[in-house]
Amino acid sequence: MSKPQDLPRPTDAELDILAVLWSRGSSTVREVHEALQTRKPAQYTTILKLLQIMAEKGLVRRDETQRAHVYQASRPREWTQRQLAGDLLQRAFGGSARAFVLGALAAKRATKEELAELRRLLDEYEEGK
Amino acid sequence: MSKPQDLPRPTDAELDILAVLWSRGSSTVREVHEALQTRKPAQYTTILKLLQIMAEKGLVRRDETQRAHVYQASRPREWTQRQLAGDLLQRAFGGSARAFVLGALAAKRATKEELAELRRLLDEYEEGK
DNA sequence: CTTGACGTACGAAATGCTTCGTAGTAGTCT
DNA sequence: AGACTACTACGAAGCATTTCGTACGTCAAG
Repeated sequence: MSKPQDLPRPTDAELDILAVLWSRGSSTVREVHEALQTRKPAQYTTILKLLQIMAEKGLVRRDETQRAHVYQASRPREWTQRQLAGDLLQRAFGGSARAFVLGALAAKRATKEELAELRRLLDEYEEGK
Repeated sequence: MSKPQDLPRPTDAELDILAVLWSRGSSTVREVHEALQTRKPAQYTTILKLLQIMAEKGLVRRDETQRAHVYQASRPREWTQRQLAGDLLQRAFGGSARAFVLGALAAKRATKEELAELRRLLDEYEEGK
């Protein structure tokens, strides 16, 4: 009985690719490769191989009906982000949401607008709960 | 010109060990090993090797004056937490503090008390800024 | 039909992480 | 001293990650 939610945590390189797929939507290897050239140059086949591995792991889905296969993230950005946040929250912060948010704020130096946004977020969250 | 702040991101196994050092303070290999037995059983020499590697990387400091060397985390818990939070914030959330906190809340299902605590946190943060 | 462009598949090297066994050293007890 | 025990050091295996080269297939010009 395996939950379909169970996906391996994406590695660093895989996360870079997911970021492209999230922002571009379904893409060919070439498109992903080009999108990454500025931030993280790599050979075309490197990206290809990574996408193949990610497809095996279930991190992306592949449409093979076209000659150039089309890849898309198998989970929406928010879902994966939640997994990663929850994972780090447990592993590094012992489950303390307080320390977690404090860490984020300290790392980010949030602006006044962002702080306001966060308050609104807390309100909404408390409502919906 | 290398900043002394530059430390590699601890791996999963290393983070487990750091957690022990943070909560126990300076410890021998044996103490770390025993503390981990419940959560993550491993041979004694596995922990020893990890601590040796972590010392090389600068993640821990080693006091060799005793026969049983004594290890301590080279950075306080909060410092490392901030690094990790900032790292994930950049890599997975594109720097958006909003998505980051939302991810944490969604992953955690924070209690009413925690939410109140977080509001207080935002207030304090805005003050001190 | 041959060539070139463009695509996938795959093997494999380099590196990093994790684990553990073995060897050797130093102190302790009888 | 000899046997035991508690350490550290180190090599190496097994696995994952990352990177890339090479082989091979397909399609469209020329």
